[in-house]
Amino acid sequence: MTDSTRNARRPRRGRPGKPAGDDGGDARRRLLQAAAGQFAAAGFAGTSLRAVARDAGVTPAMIAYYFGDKAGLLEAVLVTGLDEVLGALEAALDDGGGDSAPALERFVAAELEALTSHPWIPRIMVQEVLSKDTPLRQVFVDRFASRALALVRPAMAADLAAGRMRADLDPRLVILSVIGMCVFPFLAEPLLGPLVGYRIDDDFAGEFVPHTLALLAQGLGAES
Amino acid sequence: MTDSTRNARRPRRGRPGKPAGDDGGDARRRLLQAAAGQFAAAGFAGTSLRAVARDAGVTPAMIAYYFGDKAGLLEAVLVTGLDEVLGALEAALDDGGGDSAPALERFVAAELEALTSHPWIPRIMVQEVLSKDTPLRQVFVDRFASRALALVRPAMAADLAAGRMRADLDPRLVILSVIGMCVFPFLAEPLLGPLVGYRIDDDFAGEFVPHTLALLAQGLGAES
DNA sequence: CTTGTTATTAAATGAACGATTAATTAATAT
DNA sequence: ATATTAATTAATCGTTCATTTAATAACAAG
Repeated sequence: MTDSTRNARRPRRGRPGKPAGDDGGDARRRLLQAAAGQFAAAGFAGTSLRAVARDAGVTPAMIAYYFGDKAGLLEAVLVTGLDEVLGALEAALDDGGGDSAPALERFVAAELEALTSHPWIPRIMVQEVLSKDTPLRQVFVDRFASRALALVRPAMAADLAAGRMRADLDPRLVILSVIGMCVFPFLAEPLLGPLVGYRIDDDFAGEFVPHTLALLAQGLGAES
Repeated sequence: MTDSTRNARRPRRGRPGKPAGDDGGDARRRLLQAAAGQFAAAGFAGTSLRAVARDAGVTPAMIAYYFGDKAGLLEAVLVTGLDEVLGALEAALDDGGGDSAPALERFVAAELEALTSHPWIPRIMVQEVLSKDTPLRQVFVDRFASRALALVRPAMAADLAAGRMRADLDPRLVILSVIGMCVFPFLAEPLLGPLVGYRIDDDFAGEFVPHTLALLAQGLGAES
């Protein structure tokens, strides 16, 4: 068994030295991808750099080379993903100022669609940013939350001023409820997906966005 | 500094042997309490048994004595808490069958109130039961989820039959949205509590239950 | 053809962790 | 009295982990 361990199990792990030719800079991307999956599934403490490196087909030392240490790897994973989501949000809310749907609706739809492409973001957020007081929090606030809020707040105020939204609810708690509705299916999918009957694939937003908007617009009650 | 470390820092850690008199069985309870807090804050992998034991004022060996191993400790923590929540839910929905509020409203109110007393339950659930495929899942399903569903399902059906709930929404997704709305504030409190302005104390349910029921009843829209 | 830079591996190091064991004391039953 | 059981500590074992160091190979520039 000792010999087969040393043999060519995974192809791209051999003698040291720069690899030849075409795959330059690819290891870094593979590391980010592997780390996103493992951090989301097992959490920061539960993820071993050995496993991430093995998954990416390189040595743990490469993590130190590209990201410094474990915390740097997590930060790179999160920043990369959040930047992509933020870009999608900006694109969705800046669609020329034409007379389209209420702003909060457009925001919810854009958020659900963006998260569908990055379903690991809510899990990492809950496990490593929401609960614990790490340096990552400041990164998240500066890099994402403050900018996203700057997008939503005026939009929501416009809805309210235009009479498209009831005024008797506490706006702080509304934000809490809406985010919870949007994010929870991503957190619970591994258990509730098979149980309740849904899957987070490319079609997920297509069925969940209309449902969420309908629920938000009128609530559960029989029509008043 | 070596001497002060050995000295009586925490009172109840000295020579081995059964402690005298009145505090029998107390160590077990203190271990459960310390573990609940640490598992919720740092996750299973991120929690060290040494730290839990230190927090409870005993030696790590006591965890093996009472709970076998780390997984047994987590299971005991979760089962203890879930049993208490389930008891509260049963009490709230079995209130004699009198003509009270719609069943889903009573369920949401009871759940929010019960979770307020055990705010660490949603965090442990998300980190250790929802995402990962551990043996704990079966425990959760058998011990809690199936029994809670048995409470809600007939209640919800009654609401629907009595015309107290609109029929054009996908009931699978409704469950998802409602649970998310209820649970998310507990997950996000460490970050969003200071930011948005709320705290999970004894009064939390008092302000969040009416908000949630109002939102569920009519939605966000200006009255239709 | 040499020199420096970039990308990679293998191996070593030291810390932290979960678990186990043996010793020790109090309470309880015989 | 004496033996047994329950509850606790101290000490330690083997493992796993993140990180560091040194060596190595490809490539680019002079």
